[in-house]
Amino acid sequence: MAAMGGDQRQMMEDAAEDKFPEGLRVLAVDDDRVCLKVLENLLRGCKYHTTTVKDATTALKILRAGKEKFDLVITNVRMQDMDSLKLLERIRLEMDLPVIMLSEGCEKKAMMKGINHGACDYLLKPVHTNELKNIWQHVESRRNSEAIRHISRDDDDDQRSQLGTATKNNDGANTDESKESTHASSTQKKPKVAWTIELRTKFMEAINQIGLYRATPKKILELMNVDYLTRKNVLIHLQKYKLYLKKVNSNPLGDACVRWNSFMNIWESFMHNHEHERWGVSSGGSASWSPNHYGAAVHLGQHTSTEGSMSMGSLISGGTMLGYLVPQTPTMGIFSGLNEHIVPFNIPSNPRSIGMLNANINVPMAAPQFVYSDPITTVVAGFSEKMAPFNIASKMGSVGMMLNGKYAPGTGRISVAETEMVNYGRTSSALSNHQTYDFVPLTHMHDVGDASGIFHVQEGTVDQQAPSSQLNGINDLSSVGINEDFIGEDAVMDG
DNA sequence: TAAGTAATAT
DNA sequence: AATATTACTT
Repeated sequence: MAAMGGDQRQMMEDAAEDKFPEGLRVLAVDDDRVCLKVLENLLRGCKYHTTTVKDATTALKILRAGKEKFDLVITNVRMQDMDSLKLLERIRLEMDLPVIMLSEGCEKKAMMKGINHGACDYLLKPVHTNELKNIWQHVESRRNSEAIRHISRDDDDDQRSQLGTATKNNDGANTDESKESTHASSTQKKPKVAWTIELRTKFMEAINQIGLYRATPKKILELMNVDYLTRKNVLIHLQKYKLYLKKVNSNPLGDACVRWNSFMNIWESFMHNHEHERWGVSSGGSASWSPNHYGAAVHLGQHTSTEGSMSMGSLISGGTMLGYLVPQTPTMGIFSGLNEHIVPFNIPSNPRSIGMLNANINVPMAAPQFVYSDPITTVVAGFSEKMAPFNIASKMGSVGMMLNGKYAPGTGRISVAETEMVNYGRTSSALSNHQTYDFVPLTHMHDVGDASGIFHVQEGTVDQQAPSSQLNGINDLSSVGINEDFIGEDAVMDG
């Protein structure tokens, strides 16, 4: 076949009309029985291998099952069970099939939509045989461009065989063959990796172990031990993570803030120590809770000298957590996209209560007493994080924060299920001897019994050089700890 | 060969 | 919006 004389070409053109695309495997979808039947007959008339389905859902099921292979899908636009656009979208996302849309009348808008959503052709009812005779072109042209893609791809990575990708991955050399003869099309595209919280956590833990500046994709991958991940997947994520770090590092806004860390899907609270011009982070939120307490509730430890110091994350001066179950105010800041609700608050001096934050959009919560719920929203450097600055007055013990509106009185414990109260009643414990070498240790709070964690950096262990230089100095947040101002003495905590 | 990066594509 | 790819560079 490959060697076809030039003079034959003319002949072939003539013949092609009714000869070549025989056996093209077409899946026809229409919930109108009659139309479907007509379509089927026409397709059969073209000698296509035709399968009919009367709704989009089953169509999708069949395609997903992959038991039968198809070259092309023809679907009616309007259907009961599923918008054909949905179907189109799913097919585009999951498989690699040309889709032809079908409608009656000339609904231009629908047509445009279909085309814009990636339909490769749009036919009007009634369909004529000669239109169907040409549809194989879509299949063919797609194959060609795919072949080109294959050739130009540097398949260097260890693309381990993934679900259903058999044909595609292994046969870089096979393109010619598959193009011309077998048509052994694989319907499944390699799925995108979804970075679930579990994956992110593993990723962070790996980095945590290796150290950010020694962490390379390969090592991370090994530690993560997730079979379907490739080095490239990790590389991409690492890239994103580093970009994220860049953006996260500065908070010009206030003494402290809470914000949604969209990278990790957790809340973080930040505080600033004016004396030293440094920032600390803690992370938390109900979104993630792993065995080593990554993402435990938000808390930073208390400052040693309360005078003029900043701290947040712990309760309230008198040891009494007030009931914050106060009137609902819709005025809290609601932030973009996710479930961000942020209550920025000022804390007056000697407060008995502080503020809280509600991470669940479904459970609107009251602004706490000392909150002014001026919905300050400040966009941070393009990322989806927004911050709510709040000022912490001097002479206060610490700041309390609750999530989800519940806390466990007297226990001081964080119950992940329902309570995200922070450090009830007691103060800090130490996260001892963490070199502030990496970002991660700082965000990695340990829940030590009843107390909250605190960033404790032993004197002399701060290594600000290496990391900042690597991240172009943008990583100050991570390389700088809360220093000796924050004790982390175990003595302070009681168990 | 692995890794970092920025721009761009899907 | 989140990942992937690409095209360079180190």
